Amino acid sequence: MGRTPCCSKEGLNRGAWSATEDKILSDYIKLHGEGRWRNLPKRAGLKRCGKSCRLRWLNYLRPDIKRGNISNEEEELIIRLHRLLGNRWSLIAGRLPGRTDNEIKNYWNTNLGKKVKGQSIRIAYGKHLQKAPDDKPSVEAAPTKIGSHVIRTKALRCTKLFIAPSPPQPKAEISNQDAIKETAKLRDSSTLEAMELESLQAPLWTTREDGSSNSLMDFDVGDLNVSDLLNTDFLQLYCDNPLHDQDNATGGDGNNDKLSQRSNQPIMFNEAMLEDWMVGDCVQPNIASDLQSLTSFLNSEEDWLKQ
DNA sequence: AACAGTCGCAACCGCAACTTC
DNA sequence: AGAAGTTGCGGTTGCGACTGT
Repeated sequence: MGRTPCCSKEGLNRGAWSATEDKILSDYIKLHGEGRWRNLPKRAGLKRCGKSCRLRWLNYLRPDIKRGNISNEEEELIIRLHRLLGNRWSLIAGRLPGRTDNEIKNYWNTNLGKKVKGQSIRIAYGKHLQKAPDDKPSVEAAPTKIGSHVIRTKALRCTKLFIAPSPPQPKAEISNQDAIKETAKLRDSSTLEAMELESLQAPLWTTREDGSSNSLMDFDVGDLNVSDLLNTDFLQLYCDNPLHDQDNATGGDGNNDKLSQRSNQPIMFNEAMLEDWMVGDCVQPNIASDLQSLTSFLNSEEDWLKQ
């Protein structure tokens, strides 16, 4: 027995939404809140599929949607996020307050895609060419991949975080207490209060007798308020970073499968990444709504990737 | 003015992840 | 554990607006 479709298509409206339908939908959601999309149309008295209602609300009716043209700053951010994340529009949109994934996707497909593609070709062909070759499919295959660090992942839930397999450098060494304080900054205050402090008393760095380092800290991050800093997708980003996973260095698709297979695997950070996040300016509350912070964060990430 | 081609955006579709039972 | 139901995502399509001839 297959699953039932999300809605019966018989007798339902399709296509553009009328002002009346918009009003009914937003009134209903204001009253009852989002969610339960499947039953929403019936309850609200709309002849629409639940999916269609959800889409209309998320992409158009939500009160926090930002209208108007995409600014240069936003555009630059989209390009850089796309370089890091690929076509993960919802994640990219998550860093651009008020913008929807659909809007960014459309904007990319109609504007930025061509622009970035053109730039990539010029870079790939270097100074020897006075102009980029015609924009033909045969051209785009290999050259446009040069310099790309796109990590293809699926959003997964992050439940464990392991920090740093590499030994601490004397210069960069952080005391346990400092590390604890810094780690605490990664959590919002409310979560911090609820945190079991004992778990933070454990040594941050553990060193074997032969001098090699062991995993340093293993704590549940289920309650980590990642949206205030970096969300788990960024953790996954590193999890799938080609520099840390030679499998991925060969490129190509199939990373989704790999990620699925290791969805319960701990995510490995190295010291530099942790330090960047701890010490850098990017570690501050509400980063998601602060384009400048995000830009500076991306700068540091790109530098790190180039190393 | 009429037509064809192009562009941009909203909406749809299929799939997979996630949740519930 | 697994089937059924729900939600969210990304690719694609349809259509109106715009532009050039």
